[in-house]
Amino acid sequence: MAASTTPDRSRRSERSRVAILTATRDLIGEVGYAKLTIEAIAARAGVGKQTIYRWWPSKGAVVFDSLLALSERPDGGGIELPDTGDIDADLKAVLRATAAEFSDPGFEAPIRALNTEIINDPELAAVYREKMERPIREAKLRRLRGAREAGQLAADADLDLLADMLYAPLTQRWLLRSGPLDDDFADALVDAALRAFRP
Amino acid sequence: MAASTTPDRSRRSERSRVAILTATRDLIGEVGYAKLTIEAIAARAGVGKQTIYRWWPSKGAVVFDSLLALSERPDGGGIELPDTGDIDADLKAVLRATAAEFSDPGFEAPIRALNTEIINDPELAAVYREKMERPIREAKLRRLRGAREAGQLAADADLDLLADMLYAPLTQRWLLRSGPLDDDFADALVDAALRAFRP
Amino acid sequence: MAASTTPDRSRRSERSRVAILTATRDLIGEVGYAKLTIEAIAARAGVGKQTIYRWWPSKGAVVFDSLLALSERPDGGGIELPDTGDIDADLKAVLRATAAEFSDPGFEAPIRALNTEIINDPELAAVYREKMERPIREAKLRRLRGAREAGQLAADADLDLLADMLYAPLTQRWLLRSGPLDDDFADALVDAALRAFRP
Amino acid sequence: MAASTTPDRSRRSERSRVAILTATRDLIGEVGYAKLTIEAIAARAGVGKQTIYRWWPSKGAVVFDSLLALSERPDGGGIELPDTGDIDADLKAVLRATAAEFSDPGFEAPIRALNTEIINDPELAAVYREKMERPIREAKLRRLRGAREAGQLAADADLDLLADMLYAPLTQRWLLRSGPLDDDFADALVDAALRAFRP
DNA sequence: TCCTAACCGAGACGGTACGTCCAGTCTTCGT
DNA sequence: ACGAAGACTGGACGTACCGTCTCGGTTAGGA
Repeated sequence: MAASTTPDRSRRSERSRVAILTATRDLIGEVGYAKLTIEAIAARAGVGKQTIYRWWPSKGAVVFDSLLALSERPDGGGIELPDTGDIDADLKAVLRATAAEFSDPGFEAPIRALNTEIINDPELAAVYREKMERPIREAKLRRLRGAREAGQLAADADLDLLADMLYAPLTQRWLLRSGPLDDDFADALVDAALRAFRP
Repeated sequence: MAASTTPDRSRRSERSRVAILTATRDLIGEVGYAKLTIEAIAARAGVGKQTIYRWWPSKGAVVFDSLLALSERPDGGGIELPDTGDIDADLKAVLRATAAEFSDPGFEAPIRALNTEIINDPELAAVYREKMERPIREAKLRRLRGAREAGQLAADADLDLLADMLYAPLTQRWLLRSGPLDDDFADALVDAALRAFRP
Repeated sequence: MAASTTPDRSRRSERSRVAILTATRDLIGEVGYAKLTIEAIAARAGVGKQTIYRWWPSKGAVVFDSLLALSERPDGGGIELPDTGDIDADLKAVLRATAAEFSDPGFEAPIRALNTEIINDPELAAVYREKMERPIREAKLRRLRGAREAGQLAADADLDLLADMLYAPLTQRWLLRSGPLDDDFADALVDAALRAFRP
Repeated sequence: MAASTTPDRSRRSERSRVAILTATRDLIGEVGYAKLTIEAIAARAGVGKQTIYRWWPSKGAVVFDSLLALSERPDGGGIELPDTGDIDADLKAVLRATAAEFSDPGFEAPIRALNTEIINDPELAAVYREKMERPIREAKLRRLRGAREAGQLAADADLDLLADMLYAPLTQRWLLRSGPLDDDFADALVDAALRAFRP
């Protein structure tokens, strides 16, 4: 998985791997990321500590993998944003949904945990961008590119920048709890961002 | 200060308080936030551990106060953004400076440490917003209000939103290391944001 | 008192002295000697810690004084053993009473505490012998001398040794809990000891 | 050993056990029992504190085991008192030797430490009696029984009581430092005790 | 089919830091 | 000015985890 190095993967016990990842996710929800310990994960998973240290280089890597497993599409299909042809409505729907997800207590703890790891561990951050952020970002860019081609955005619009201006304020507000994540905020954000890049 | 609760402040030793804050700041720079320990702070400050536990509720609170002391203006004066009359040039200068500050290795470690704390501790986050973010944000809003009054921004521009769209992408990119923090990025950001709110 | 050195006794607060001694005795009974702390004594006595440190050199000295106060005769009179003329009966009565006192839970804890101090602190041991043991020992010797003069003991009987042989086995058995402290034991002890020193 | 409880002894490191016991004995000699700390023992033994807490319930238990190790006969043979056929001379020799041992500075500190523990900890006292005192006491009783069978003591002599009357005064005097432990005292003790139990 | 090497659960190990308690000293404040 | 109150430095406490290291037991492949 993701951040793990690989000493003869063939003998690895799938049973243990899954138990560890599940225990990790459960414990983050129960005691929070700050109080998560390798020892507790091992105990909960019914696994020796060494089995964790054998396959993951750090607590952060275990946490990361446990959340990665969550976000992976079992059907192998990619992520796709809705496309009704109306970029304004589509983006508002997506941002409202994202805001709602941030408020879901089942997601909040793990995602904060993940961010804590990523902020302080550049290596993990790279894996995160590659495995978790990129698929989502590419879906966003695909949708925006479609809008640009349909003439709803300026022909020379910097779509990367547009994506940043749409999502960063939302994420920031959630991370620092600096304001409410309601529909009005999502809508205003979309309106302003599209205004900046309209044809 | 700030995050400390207050059991009869009058008897408190100013000497110890300053030594603790200084030691904390030094140690974050030397060993990083993750390896910062209360014991090391106490030893470096020449202080009993109890003196730290007496006045701060958590390691995060100490770290916070130590950084707060850094950001406080000793002259009591407020923070002010440059105002040449040209909002576009002024904002580009400020965002370029902010980007440069993020890249300064002397600032990077402490600010990442601070963010780690804030993400996971709502109480600390509230104090942070009040003591550290608010003065800066108000300075930004003052400058933007000036521009709006000068007719450089739409009369109905939502300045709060504008501020978010200017700064959040910068902060986000730095926090997650998702791209370079160069002048081009700062300039593009200002251009796009102003485009969204021009008269 | 006793083990205390004497910095200008005249100014000393009798009120505090008594409160400290009382608190000490109470606490030994409540939490045991091992868990007795100066801080607890000061708090219970409503006294600053300094007031204790000013007048006593060690915790042992406070404990000692607190118990000394217990054993002192307020009327100033000396201790006297019963004298019915029958040395055998008198000694048996005294040893039975001593054994009973050792079994009294109200006495047991403090006396064990006292012994613990004395065993490890020669200075305290000297004060103990002088202030607490001597009066009792002299009473014993007086009674034995009477018996010797009455011809109930050998004329050349070593009364010090006799006293030791009477009391040491009792004390020892109590201290190490090596056997029951019943009347039979007391009686057998007296019988044997008197046998060794009869005329 | 002795005072230790037993969580799966099989995995226990003999190396650490011995190092801890040795360090304890050394430190009692160097800094005294009162200033003996678990932390110092661990450091001296090159051992984690947890390894001590894992196998011993209290500081007293460690001290106890460390002294028990001292007193154990590696050859597995029992202790035997000298038997020249002359009970008077034999006892005097043994009591003189005991007195000398009490005066040996190398023994004094540990044995006082041991007594301090035993006085205040009934559980430890029981183990002490079983493991350390009983073998010695039985050797004494064997020798006395021999003397009784040889007609040197009364046929109905209470040998337990005799043993107490021989040793308790000696131990008492040493513990409380209430008098010199010289040969004269030993001899007088034997003379008086035997007088009480002669045929 | 058996051998053997890697994996496994378990948990002891040497350590580091925790947060608490108390010792003994020093400082402040109210009476 | 004295003494209660209590903050101070210092250091040990007993606990929690770290990451490493055996220990037997199990399991999967190659001989």
